[in-house]
Amino acid sequence: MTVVNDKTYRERVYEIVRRVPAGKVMTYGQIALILGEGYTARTVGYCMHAADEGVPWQRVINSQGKCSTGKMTMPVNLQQSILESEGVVFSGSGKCDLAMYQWHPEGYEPEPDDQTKLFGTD
DNA sequence: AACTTGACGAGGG
DNA sequence: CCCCTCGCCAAGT
Repeated sequence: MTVVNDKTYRERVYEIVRRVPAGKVMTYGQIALILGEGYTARTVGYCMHAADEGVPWQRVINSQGKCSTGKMTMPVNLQQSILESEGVVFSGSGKCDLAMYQWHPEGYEPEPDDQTKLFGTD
């Protein structure tokens, strides 16, 4: 099964991230599972650090419900601040309740049999 | 072409 | 809760 990639590896990640509404978040691993094949949480994170404008990178956090941007290009507290301004509430240890804020995109399922069912034919 | 570097995640201590 | 180890895979050197 050969999947023809019009978009780059990274853009597939961005397509999903762009759909995350304000006040909601997704995790790196969640996105990796959705894309399946060749994608891991690690590579999703790698794609995010180079996200273009228009990609709400701040809405992607780790599976513990915390921001992981520290020491790279963006301070953790800044990412958290942005999310808080979007309505996400963090507890004292900088953690948010994923059960409450994690967004589950509709139409996307882990390892789909037929990729044409994802968004219909674009 | 080989080696290193991560915005990760699960598991164990 | 904090720390470490290992597996994962694209990108940059």
